[in-house]
Amino acid sequence: MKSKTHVTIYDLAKELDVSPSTISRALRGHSSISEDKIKIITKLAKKRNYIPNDIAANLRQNKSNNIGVITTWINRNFHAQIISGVEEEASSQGMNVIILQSHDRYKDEVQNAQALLNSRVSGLIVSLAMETRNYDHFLPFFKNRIPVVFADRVPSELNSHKVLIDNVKVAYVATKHLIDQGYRHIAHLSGQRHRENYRDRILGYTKALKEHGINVNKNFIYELKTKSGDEAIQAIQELLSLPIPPDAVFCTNDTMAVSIIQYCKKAGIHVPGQLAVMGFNNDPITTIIEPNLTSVFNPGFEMGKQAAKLLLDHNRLKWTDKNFTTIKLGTELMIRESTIKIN
Amino acid sequence: MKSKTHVTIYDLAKELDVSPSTISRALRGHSSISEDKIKIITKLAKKRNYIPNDIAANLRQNKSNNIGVITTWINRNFHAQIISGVEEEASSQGMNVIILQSHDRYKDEVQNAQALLNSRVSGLIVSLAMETRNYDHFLPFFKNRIPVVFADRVPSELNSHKVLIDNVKVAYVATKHLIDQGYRHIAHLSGQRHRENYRDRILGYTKALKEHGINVNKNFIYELKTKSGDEAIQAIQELLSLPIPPDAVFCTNDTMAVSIIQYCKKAGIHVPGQLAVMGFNNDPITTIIEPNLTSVFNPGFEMGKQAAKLLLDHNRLKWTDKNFTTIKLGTELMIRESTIKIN
DNA sequence: AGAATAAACGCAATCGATTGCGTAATTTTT
DNA sequence: AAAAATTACGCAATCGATTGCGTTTATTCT
Repeated sequence: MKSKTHVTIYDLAKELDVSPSTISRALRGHSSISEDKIKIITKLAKKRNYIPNDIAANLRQNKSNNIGVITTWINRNFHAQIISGVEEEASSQGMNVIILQSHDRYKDEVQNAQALLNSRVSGLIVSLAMETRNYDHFLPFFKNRIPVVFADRVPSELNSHKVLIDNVKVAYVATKHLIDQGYRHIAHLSGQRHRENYRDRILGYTKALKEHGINVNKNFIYELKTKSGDEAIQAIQELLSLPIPPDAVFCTNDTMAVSIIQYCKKAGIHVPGQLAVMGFNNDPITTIIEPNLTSVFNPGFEMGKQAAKLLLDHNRLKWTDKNFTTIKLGTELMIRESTIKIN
Repeated sequence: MKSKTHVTIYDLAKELDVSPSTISRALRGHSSISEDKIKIITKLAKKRNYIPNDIAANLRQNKSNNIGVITTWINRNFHAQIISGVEEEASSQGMNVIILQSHDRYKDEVQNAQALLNSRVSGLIVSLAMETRNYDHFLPFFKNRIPVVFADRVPSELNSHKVLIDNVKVAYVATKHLIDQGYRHIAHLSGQRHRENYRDRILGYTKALKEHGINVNKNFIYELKTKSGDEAIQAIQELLSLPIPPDAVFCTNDTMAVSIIQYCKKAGIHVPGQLAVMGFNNDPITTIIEPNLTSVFNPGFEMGKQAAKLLLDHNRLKWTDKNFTTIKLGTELMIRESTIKIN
């Protein structure tokens, strides 16, 4: 017995003595095939365990039913939320999601883009790596009319679809909250300034300070590479040993904020008594740490969903290349104990 | 100007007046092509922005360079760890990862399997949905010699590759720890028993009790559907209102354990004084909640990595269908404050 | 009834790369 | 120098589904 390969439409065609075209059309419910034949054909297809070969169909149609996602780290809560949203929207529209991680490295991001290009994804969703400063690896997508949607980590230098939050505004609101609580020496642990997100947050932060007559102390702004807890602890130690230490710190993610609170506990520094701590993203840990962490709700899941929707719309409606959309999603300041001034 | 489609090997062949075969071979560094031509061809390919079409290559070779992953929820830490591991190993071997979520629903899992079958993934990694009791949707993979590796949530009823932990043993160790600390009324919040993981953990739990002369109280075992924090709080409330309430609870994930601790704090129940709480997975939240949560380190990342490795090995080495491997990964009991008996 | 229209398919090219087999040119062997 | 062995390619089929166009048969119209 020869080990047979997969059953194809040709096999079905031969068995029913019709043409492969008819099989193909019948299985897709084409109107030019009689109800009668459709029933017979679908029945046989089931009986023979026919599995449609998407690869062949995709080749013929010059497209694929996968969309690519390049994220930084799948296992970080905020990014997992984005991916989850993308997957949900995509699969509801019959699309599969291919996920690659850049680990915040430029080199990996370029390589990922290459791989997704070769696999002919019908669209790309990207959250930029921290390192990335050059965007040429996305150009082939534009040239080949493959829509690219940037989510959260977007490039200000590139004209494309984008889904993000108003980082300037929300950083302003967050900082203002600290000021309103009476804090005057507010530090900011940010990401590297070339990444728009962090530049904007720094902007919002400085804007709030200036508006309230607080002069901006450059030594109070840290541009961190990994934004890890360890990096944050290192930073806060330096800050607290300054002649005039901060009485509040605005962290650009919750991991850093939580690490700082934990450090403070060990060091006997009272939060928020001696140091108010504000996070970002509103990870689940914000309501677990004590004191509960004030943070900014960052709608990752919705962001992923919207990005996927934008992508799929782009393809369905065959938008022109110049018709780029930017979606700004709402955020919310989640005020909790870690920033409430105690009298 | 006609809008051109992608550049193909035929275009390159025409321009250099050689055959497409030569282009194909040259670009893959085939030994039968002269160094000279290889250089010329790769140079032109770069110049013309040639993008290899993986779809065409895959069709010809009857395979794809993606592996499929069916997980329950991407945005749950443990599962995100698995996926992250899969992605890292896969992409290091030039493979892409297609991810679909079942949301713990049988129906979605079947649908996902179908989609991945059609897209001709070269392998499948699955973490079973809680609901799943029937495994026929995986049969087509076996029939078509597509390797399936189950990770963490494995089916005892099916013979296949598996990567998991020793749930019986680790549940035994965890329960024994509680007993050793002096707790005698130990409840267990588990998942549904038909899922092997949870059945095994219940087994380990009861084994430890019996071995120490503690009789097993069926009312102390909850088989929860979603294993959410809310479900856990509901359960602990019932348990604590029993005539003889538990003095310890072993939760099958950390989310439940943390919710219970938070509930206890509000209700004025001292942990571990009045109720010891043990979690599972060793999520980051274990070291954030106070008291810190005793838990079981569950090597998700490594699990994903091993699963991917197994899959790729299977394909590379062309194993027979009967040559199934089961990998059991080590775990570790992470003892923290939430279970330390106070005298 | 003859013509026009619609319904229900079949033919064959096509998508882009891969590959077994064949061949001409060049080099090595005896 | 003739034979054998390499080297360096080309030819054409192939993977499996899709689709524009053409054809046959059945139905409707006048």
